[in-house]
Amino acid sequence: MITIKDIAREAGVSYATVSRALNNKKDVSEKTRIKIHKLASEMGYRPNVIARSLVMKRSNIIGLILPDVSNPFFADLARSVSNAANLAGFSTMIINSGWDPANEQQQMRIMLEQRVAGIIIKPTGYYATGTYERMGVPIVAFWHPSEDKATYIEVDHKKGTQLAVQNLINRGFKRIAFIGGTDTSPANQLRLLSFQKTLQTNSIQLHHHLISFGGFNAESGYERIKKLMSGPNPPDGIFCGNDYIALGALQYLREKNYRLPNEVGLIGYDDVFFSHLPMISMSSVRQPRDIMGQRAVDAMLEKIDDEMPMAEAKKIMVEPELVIRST
Amino acid sequence: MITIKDIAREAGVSYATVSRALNNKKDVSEKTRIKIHKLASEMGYRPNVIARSLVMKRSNIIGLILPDVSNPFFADLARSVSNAANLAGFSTMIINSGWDPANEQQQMRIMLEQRVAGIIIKPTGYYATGTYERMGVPIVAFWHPSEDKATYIEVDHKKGTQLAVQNLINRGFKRIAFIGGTDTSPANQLRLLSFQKTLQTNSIQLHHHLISFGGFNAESGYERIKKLMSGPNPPDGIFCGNDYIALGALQYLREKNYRLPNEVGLIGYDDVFFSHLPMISMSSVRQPRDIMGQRAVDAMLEKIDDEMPMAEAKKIMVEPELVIRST
DNA sequence: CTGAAAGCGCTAACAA
DNA sequence: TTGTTAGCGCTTTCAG
Repeated sequence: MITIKDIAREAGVSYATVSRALNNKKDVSEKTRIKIHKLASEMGYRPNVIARSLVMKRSNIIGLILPDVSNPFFADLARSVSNAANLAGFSTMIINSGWDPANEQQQMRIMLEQRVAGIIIKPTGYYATGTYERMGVPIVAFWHPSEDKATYIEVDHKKGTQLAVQNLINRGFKRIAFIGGTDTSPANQLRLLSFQKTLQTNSIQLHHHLISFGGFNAESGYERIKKLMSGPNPPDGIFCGNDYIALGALQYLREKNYRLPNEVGLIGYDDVFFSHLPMISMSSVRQPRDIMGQRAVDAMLEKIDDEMPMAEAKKIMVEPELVIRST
Repeated sequence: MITIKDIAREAGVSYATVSRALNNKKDVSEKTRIKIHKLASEMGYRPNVIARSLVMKRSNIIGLILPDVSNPFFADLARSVSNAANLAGFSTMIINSGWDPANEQQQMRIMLEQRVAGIIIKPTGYYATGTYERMGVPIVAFWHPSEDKATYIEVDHKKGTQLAVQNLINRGFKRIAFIGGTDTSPANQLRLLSFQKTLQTNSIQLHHHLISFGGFNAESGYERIKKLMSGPNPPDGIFCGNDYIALGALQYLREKNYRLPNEVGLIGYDDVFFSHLPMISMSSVRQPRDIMGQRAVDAMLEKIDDEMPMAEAKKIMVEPELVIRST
């Protein structure tokens, strides 16, 4: 591997000059700058970013911690963060927490050892106030897990829910169900609130038996919709906590030959990959992963350049979008 | 940030001793070893892997270059590689090439600058012989793009195709179609060969009009199956180049109310995420991403430990598996 | 078993 | 504008 010293020797200058020339500092003559650059590329020089990082006390790697990159939602997020970071001259180190808070902490420690420039994280658990600050690196998180000082990227779930429920109401549905996710999920609670409010605003009666919580998966959606549809006073409009739940519901409705989207209205949440497959073609509230990733990187870059990156906690709101498809 | 020098001062030993103790070298007394470890954790010491990497002339990061991590197939691969690497004490740097060979080269250069311990790559283009060797780091690739000296993880597509086609034959189908992917894809060519051979072995007639190439996507599958089914002498068994093609075919067959799996037999390839969704439930030849990722990391670790990592090119064969589902 | 010291490749004062 | 020099935090000879 060839180093700046090799170039210096070849060019007959000191290696500090080479460093300056290569980094396009102002205090080098245009002549030597050109010469060094030419020489460097001729000799096939590749800077050693490790050495640079050691001096700078920071690498140009942004750490990204996600519960599971193979999950379609996070896969999209990973791509978007990774591409945005690359564009800004940063690399990304992606680690799966496996939905395990303990493992997540461990992974953060590993990233700290790598002296990452910052950490972008989708937290799996709640953190005690001050956890992020103690890390000593800029942190940007998706969703709001605590009162801790960090910058958060949030999706306006109130708005998203309102869009979906209003759409169901506009289409003429009267008995609208809320097939939610886990009851401990803050996002889920937010959506329920907005659900209730939207019904109220439209003077639509709220039926308590049509509200349920459960797993964020297809099986749970299937079972819950089955129970509702075969019970008394079944719903005609259905709002689900995510697309997996909606998928399970859709499966049941198709098995029983309900006619969608007219007889029954169904809307999922997230708009993940499979929702727009031709065979599924499901309406959903889209969480725009591309924008979320971009915003997270932007916020991170700002913090990195900042003198006091830990000082301020910002909340960045991203707007969801209702996507109506044939089902 | 606290360093080994801080610990050394606190412990009243030289910092070389601290380094030895922390790395559990044999030439430290058990007593000081314990003491240093205790002190280190008390003081909240986190090693600076950058400094270590600079001395070692290599980081503990394994680079992973994939066309697109948001593609379900590669998302699975990314997770499996990343987890396997973590278990071995390595971190992963994942970069998308975006299916662009030029960008891919650029990304490799960036990884070289990071002095990654090795690069695991799904190549997008063909490389001139020697490209990999010239990189100067261990390389493990998925699929075989050239005659270059590198270790390759390959899936036995001959076997996979044979499993699928034999299954269609055993189920009694006689006019079997090959709805392949791009005709330039080596894997696709391999599958066609095996397709022909399996028919021959079973004395099943090969119909040339039932063989086609095209895009690896649902639209292409839909169009091609439509043409075949509405033309003369339509197929009854269908083998597709990947699951997207099969999904398009499935959509057409369902629209036209063909009864699967008895009237028409359909088998896809890859067994990606959506194939086992309840609403799709499609048979497919599974490329085991978990095993592939694990094998890639194993091979990489072996090379990293090796003295002459570039010396030998190994081919590691992974067995695909036929997964039969309700469609 | 431990300490002293060199050096990994680079950046950034400080001098010249 | 350029050269000299001091580190960044760590591993690893080489002495002791």
